[in-house]
Amino acid sequence: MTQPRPDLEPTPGLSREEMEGMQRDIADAAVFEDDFEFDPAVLSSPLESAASGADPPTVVGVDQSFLTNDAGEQDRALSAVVAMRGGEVVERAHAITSLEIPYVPGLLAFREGRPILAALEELSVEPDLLLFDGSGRIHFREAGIATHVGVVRDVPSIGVAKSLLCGTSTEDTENLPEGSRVPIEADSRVEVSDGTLLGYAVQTRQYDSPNRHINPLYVSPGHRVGPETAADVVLALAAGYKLPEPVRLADAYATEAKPARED
DNA sequence: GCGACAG
DNA sequence: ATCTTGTCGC
Repeated sequence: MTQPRPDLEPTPGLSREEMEGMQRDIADAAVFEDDFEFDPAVLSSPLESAASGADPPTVVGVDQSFLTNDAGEQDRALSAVVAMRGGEVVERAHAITSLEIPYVPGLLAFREGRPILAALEELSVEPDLLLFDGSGRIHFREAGIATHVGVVRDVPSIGVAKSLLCGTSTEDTENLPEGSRVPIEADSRVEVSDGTLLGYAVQTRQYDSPNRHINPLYVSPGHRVGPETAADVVLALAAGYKLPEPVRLADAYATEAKPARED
């Protein structure tokens, strides 16, 4: 049985070696297969579930925006979380923390993890599933931000990235039909056997036109969710837009919650 | 040395 | 991520 790992919280002030070492511990503690109570099928048809009596899970979308100081430099991160149940927003919260390190591919959790954990603390509802804007297992050390936060809080989580950090797709992902998925496997850049299934390129939306197309999302397990279920959930939560609804709304709230500038 | 690199 | 005009297509 897994449990929260506050000892693995992304702490500021660590050396690169220490951060990478902590990520290997995160990967060891992570569960890349289904391990949750709720019924994922309920996500696609909230109305039917209400009729059948099954209570829909609380899914929380997480996204960040950044604030600049008077000198015009990014000095704070704002994390916004939007909780949904049965297709409805039930609560929103946000938190702002200072930025300690610059953006470095592979170390995103150490830059944005603190405001995310703080925003989740502000939430009064208990999340059954967390959806992040970034990778989960699709990461050099299999410890993307979705995996990191999921393990620290021991909450099932999924990573939803708009571009691929590492790994290779099994086949071409250009102009995939809506609703389809293509496996993303580990390559030499990932610290795991080549060919390991890390996640899926998922096409939540696509144009009909022959001369224009939409790129897929790169979905991977964060914690306690397998790759197939992760893709199923993202497709079920996409409501006419590329991003699954909880993340799309968190994205909008991250901008909306920015304090007005003082002039 | 060169290339690759979530947000 | 963020800064930003126009432009293509439904």
